[in-house]
Amino acid sequence: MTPRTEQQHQAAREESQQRILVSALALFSRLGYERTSVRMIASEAGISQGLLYNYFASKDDVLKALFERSMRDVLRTFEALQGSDSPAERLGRYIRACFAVAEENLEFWRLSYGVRAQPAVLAGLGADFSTWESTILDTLGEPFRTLGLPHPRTEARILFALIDGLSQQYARDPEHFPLREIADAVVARYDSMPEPELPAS
Amino acid sequence: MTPRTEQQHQAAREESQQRILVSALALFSRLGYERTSVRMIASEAGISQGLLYNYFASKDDVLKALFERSMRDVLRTFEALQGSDSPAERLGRYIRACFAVAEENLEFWRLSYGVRAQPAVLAGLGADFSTWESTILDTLGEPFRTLGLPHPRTEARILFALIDGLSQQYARDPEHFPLREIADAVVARYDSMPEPELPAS
Amino acid sequence: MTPRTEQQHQAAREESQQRILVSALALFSRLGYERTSVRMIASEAGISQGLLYNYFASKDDVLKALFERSMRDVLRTFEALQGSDSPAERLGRYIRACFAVAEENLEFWRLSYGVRAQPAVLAGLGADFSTWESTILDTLGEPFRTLGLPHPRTEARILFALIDGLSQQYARDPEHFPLREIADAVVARYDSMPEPELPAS
Amino acid sequence: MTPRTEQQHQAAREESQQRILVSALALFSRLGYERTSVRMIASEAGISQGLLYNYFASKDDVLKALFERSMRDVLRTFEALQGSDSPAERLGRYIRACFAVAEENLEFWRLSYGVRAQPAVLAGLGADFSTWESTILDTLGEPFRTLGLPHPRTEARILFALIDGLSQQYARDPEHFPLREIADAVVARYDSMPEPELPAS
DNA sequence: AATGAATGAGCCTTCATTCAT
DNA sequence: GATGAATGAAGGCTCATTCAT
Repeated sequence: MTPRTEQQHQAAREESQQRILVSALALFSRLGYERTSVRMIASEAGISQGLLYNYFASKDDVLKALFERSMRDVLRTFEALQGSDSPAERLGRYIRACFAVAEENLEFWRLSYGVRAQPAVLAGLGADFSTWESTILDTLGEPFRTLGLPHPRTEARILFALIDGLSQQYARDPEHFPLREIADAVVARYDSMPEPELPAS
Repeated sequence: MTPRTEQQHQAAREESQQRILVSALALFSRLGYERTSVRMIASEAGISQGLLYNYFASKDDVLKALFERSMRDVLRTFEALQGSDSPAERLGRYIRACFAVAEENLEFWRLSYGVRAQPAVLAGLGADFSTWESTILDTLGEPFRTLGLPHPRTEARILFALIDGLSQQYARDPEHFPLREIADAVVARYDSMPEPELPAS
Repeated sequence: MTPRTEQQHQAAREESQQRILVSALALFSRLGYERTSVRMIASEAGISQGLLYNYFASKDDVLKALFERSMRDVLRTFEALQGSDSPAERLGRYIRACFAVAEENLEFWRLSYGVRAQPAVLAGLGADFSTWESTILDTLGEPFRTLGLPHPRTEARILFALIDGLSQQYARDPEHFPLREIADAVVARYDSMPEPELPAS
Repeated sequence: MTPRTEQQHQAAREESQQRILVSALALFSRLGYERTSVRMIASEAGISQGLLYNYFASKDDVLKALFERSMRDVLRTFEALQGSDSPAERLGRYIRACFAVAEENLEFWRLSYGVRAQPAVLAGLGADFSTWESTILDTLGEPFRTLGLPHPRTEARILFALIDGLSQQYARDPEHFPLREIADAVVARYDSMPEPELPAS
């Protein structure tokens, strides 16, 4: 009765949806959300404009889907890193993971830097983004808490800011940014950290 | 039939131009460049839409002017800070200056975060932005070079990223961000820095 | 390999076609022709969008079919009412029939009010609608002609307009419109009509 | 200081706004609200699409303006007709006024027939339309009330329906509809009305 | 210098219709 | 007969920019 099997349909849908997401991410990341038109996305994906709306309710919805997917991926990565080793080791792993994630999701990262600066766009994404950020902040801060540092949240903030700033530099010019070396330097700095004598806020 | 002296004319021009820049900055920073219309800027500045084009060739040109003005201001601030005291003292002064500048130019800072992430927009600003960034990076790195640290450029990069990341956090929620305390913590951290044993990249 | 008999096929066709017409009428009448999408019709009918085009050449064609069906029904109703009794009795029967038809075909009636006002749409229906209206007008006027009233066509026009206007009021708010009483009042008015002394145009 | 006088601006605005309203009315009335595009209106008015939005917030707003203007005009006409003469005379005047108004505002009348049938469009007009209709109904019913007829509201309804139905016939084919004669016939019918023996609902 | 009416390209979105299966 | 993914032409609307005055 179904002239195309459900599987075929599923595959076609999957294919189109992916093409849209990939194209949208590339364009959003390169031109910014606002300067990317739906026409461009469709054209880049090799589909018609109209088809995009079979899969996403709006341009905004595409952005949302992109964020959801990437945020989920990142959280999974961090979850997988948790372990029962020493806090210092965990911290090092987290730091390296941040840089690795930035490297692998370069386009999304770039996009998110652009979006973060626009409260209006952010609001359209739902409340999830800040939740996500908090989760990462908590994860990053956990070793500090476990170590018993006096101001773990501030420590986490500083570390997060450092990684964030470096990732942005990387994102803006990946070719010339020595990501690995910088990562090593950061890890080393926190590694050599004398236990609780850190100057704290 | 010459209703104004040349001086009055000049003053009026200055006045209008300034109003435009102030309004544009406020709006760009709050809504983002793309979501701010020329109509809004003119209305906020209390002038007609058409007049804006007497002073600026385009909306893009307003952005450019804003960047030029702010970048110039920041560079001046840093120039004024140079002195013949110890590198460590200079470093501290620079760090504090960065935070102070972020605090005083909050709106511009916010705007620049949004714009920086968009290569396409950045390109439209002329090559000046990266020059400006390099200059700051150099200034920030000078104490490290003077101190003879093994990798002064990497050190500068890390410090810059740290300050940048923290400034962004501040920019996104100035009310709840303890800017002064964080500044103190950063300065302290670099102050207590044992001379050349820093783990380097 | 012929999974269905020709009869079953035929039945399935009838079934689908009817479902489409029923759904389309309901939606057209509630939302108007233009605000009803083919997708809605198909969804309401429980079929796929594509299938609709197996039965109807276009959305417009659905409207046409609806009109044809309903106009035919109404004409049949009126034909069945003709008889050899007195003109006055026939007139009463016709009047009541008009209201009854409006009541039974409420949805179609509503739709037709919307369409009638749009010459462009009317034209697309073929020339049938005005023919149909003329036929009804003739039927309604026949008792006046038989009675020998001086201006039977004008009389018919007036009666038709009256019924039409009342039907519209009814169609717009069926719950609060006392259709039966109004019908009685109209019939009574024409019943008590002294034979040929009517003030005529 | 104002390079064009306020008067000149006012005149230009007036001119453009009027052109838009005139064109919109003509098109809405001929093609229906939905089938008329903003592009068409602008083109017919000899202006650009964008300009329309300097004067009206939306296509819907144009419709609203059209309705407000016409409804106001009609109410004024009726107000001007009130007088202290006999109820029968007033009734005659009202009836004639209805037809005259329909004749003069033919396009608006056609439009309103189309719109009335679409609750969705009607709703967008605000609650004013039904108020307006009620007002007319009341005005039309007043002579019946003054005369002491048993069911003045039903009488008004019937009269209103009659006029409405006739006006629609006229609106659909003004060339071939003998408006004056029909008006005479209707007035005559109500004139010869024996005081309170009317069959009432 | 200053105004604001006017333009027109482009934006996001909808939808009737087609077509491979 | 039946499906639903895919198309592309509009649709309403916004906005940077121009221009007569």
